[in-house]
Amino acid sequence: MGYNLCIYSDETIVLIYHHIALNVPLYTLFTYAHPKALAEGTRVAIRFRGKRVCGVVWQSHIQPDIDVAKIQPIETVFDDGGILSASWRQLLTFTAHYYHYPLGQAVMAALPRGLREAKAMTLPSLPLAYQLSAQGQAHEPPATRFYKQRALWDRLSQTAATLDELRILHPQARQYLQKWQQQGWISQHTLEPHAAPTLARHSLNPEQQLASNCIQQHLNQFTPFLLHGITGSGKTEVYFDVMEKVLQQGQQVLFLLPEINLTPQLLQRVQQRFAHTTTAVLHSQTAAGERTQNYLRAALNQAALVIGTRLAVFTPLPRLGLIVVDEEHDPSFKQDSELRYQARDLAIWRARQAQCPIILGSATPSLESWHKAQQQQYQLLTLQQRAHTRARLPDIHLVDTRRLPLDNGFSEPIKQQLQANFAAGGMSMVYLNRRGFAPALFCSACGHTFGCPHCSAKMVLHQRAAQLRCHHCDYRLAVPAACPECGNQDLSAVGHGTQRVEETLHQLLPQARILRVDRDSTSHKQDWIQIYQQIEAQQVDILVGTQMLAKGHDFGRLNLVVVVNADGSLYSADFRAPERLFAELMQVAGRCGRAEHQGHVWVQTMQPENPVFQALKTQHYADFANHELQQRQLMHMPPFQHMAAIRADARTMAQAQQLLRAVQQQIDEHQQHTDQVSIFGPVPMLMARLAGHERAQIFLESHDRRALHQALSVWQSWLIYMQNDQPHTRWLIDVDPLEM
DNA sequence: AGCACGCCGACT
DNA sequence: GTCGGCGTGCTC
Repeated sequence: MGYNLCIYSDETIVLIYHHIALNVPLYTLFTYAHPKALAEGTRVAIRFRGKRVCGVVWQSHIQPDIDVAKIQPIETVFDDGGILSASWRQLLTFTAHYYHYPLGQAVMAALPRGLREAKAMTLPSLPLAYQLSAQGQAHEPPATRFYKQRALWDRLSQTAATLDELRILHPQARQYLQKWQQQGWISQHTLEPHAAPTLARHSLNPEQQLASNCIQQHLNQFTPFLLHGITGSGKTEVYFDVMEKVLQQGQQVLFLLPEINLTPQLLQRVQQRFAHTTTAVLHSQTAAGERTQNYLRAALNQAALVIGTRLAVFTPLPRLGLIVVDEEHDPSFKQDSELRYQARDLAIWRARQAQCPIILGSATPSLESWHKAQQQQYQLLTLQQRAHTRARLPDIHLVDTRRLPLDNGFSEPIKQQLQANFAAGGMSMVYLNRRGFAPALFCSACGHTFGCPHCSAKMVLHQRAAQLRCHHCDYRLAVPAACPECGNQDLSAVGHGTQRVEETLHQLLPQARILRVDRDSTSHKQDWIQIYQQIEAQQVDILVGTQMLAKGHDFGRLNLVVVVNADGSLYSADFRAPERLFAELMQVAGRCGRAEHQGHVWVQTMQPENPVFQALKTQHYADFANHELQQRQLMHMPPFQHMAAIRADARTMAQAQQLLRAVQQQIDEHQQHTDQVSIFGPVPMLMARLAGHERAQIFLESHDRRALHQALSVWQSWLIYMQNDQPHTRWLIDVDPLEM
């Protein structure tokens, strides 16, 4: 089109050049031309390498720094109503810089699929609310024997309701609405996005009220709060109370939580409490189309409340007034591939940008957050009472398995506890963090064990499927009949997985109804609904399971928790292992004694004297955290030092380490190294081999974030440069890594 | 990342 | 003679 204009007009068209962010793994933006200046944040379609792709205008009126002849025109301009606002773009610019990731790829990672494609978006319309008209009010309701229709009618006669709400009452709500609308019995209007929440208000106890008041004094200013509340202390009620105020002000709330599919209960509670607030749910399981719609509704201020997992932190929120990060210590807030961001940290950044309060809530805060609270950078709020006034903390018993013989993984006192609780009609949970039957298979003659050919990990025995499986790369192998080393046919299963424990329990308590919950038994959301139904209907005596059981669930009458083998990770070289173990055990312990039943927790360990277990016994988080922080300080570890990992993977460990060494050598030769940054490595990763790749890493550590980032930039440019010499070695930068 | 170009080995 | 292996280089 620009071309034609040039021919028919004497005036030369002045082309405006734009920097466009594209989904390309390059640390650069691309220049495209357009006759008019385009607003920054506009989505466009351009031709890249002959293909039509989507890009986002990052800057207009730029001075091209390449041959102008190479610059192509922008093909299509999409009008999305300016949803990718200046503040959203600042967030992404920051994210890409901080995590040393290509801006274009960061931008695309932050967009839902529908906005990543080179096509126009249909903007969502405001949801409609329906109500009985005056004419309808005067009319006879449907006969009571059509009870579902009647329920619809009654609902419509009370207040306005959305189609979604009505569908719960009657699956064919739409049909009846149409019918009644034709009769003139129904009126409709667009729903205001911030209708006041009215449902299910709880009264807060004094402690909760104090916390809520304290936060409410800081609305409309950047104030980070660490809400430290023991399990069952009702942190959620504090969030809700503040959220309600913020929503009433006409502002938006961002509510982040880990692994949403695992906590349907919380989601349900939010939706019940804020039934009249337009809500958008965003997580990786949301269908692509719905996710795009929800994203847009948030961006257009049609949704007042956004609930989601880490990816929701990138949702554009023009009227952001509060951020809540529930279970802020949870490692799932850190994305561990591609753009390796920590959603909790980005949430803090966003709160500062939006000048609004942020609440980080947890029973076992991350040491990073706890440290900041100690340093007065975050305001600490504490909930020490359980919300159910009669509920008490469970008592914790440690069983020293160095002295007691184990029968199929269970010591005598534990067996007695389980039997007694079953006899008394209680519900028990047996927790262990290993799925499958046994974590290893072992030849009793020569000692051969079966490792995964692609990973540095043992294959896990899955008895029922008669397979050995690698839990890291999912490689599967039929259980061999004999040892490949010596031909011996006597292969024995070592250790205990959930399946084996389930079997043992069946033998121990043949009458008990046992339900196993792990990734193998519970792959879909539907499964959880069934699990809850079974528990509610009192059809379960013993739950057996992994991590999945630990998070956020409320299994009412559960009063005995058994942790079979808690030590596993204590031998790990990962300096965060104790922190994680403590959080995990506190969380599991918190599952019981939530209602009026006294809970009992029994933990089998070979190191009862370990500080993790000693702190668990008193359930005093602060003691543990302060002790652990001292250790971290002594060892110059986060949060006292900032850390980044640079990883390389190749076919051999030597190649992987070679790239890192080569870069380090260049940096030394060019005297680009500073004393402010210390370097460790290269060393193999703890999981050195994964899915056929050998992985090495080098750590950069510094007291000074800026120095660390400068060093990372230097490393990054050398890595790009040195990559040419080793095309089969890939590298990545992980800022604030969790994986070792 | 993808995708083209390009230079050497085994094939109808 | 060609088909195709993947090493190298570039993307506005």
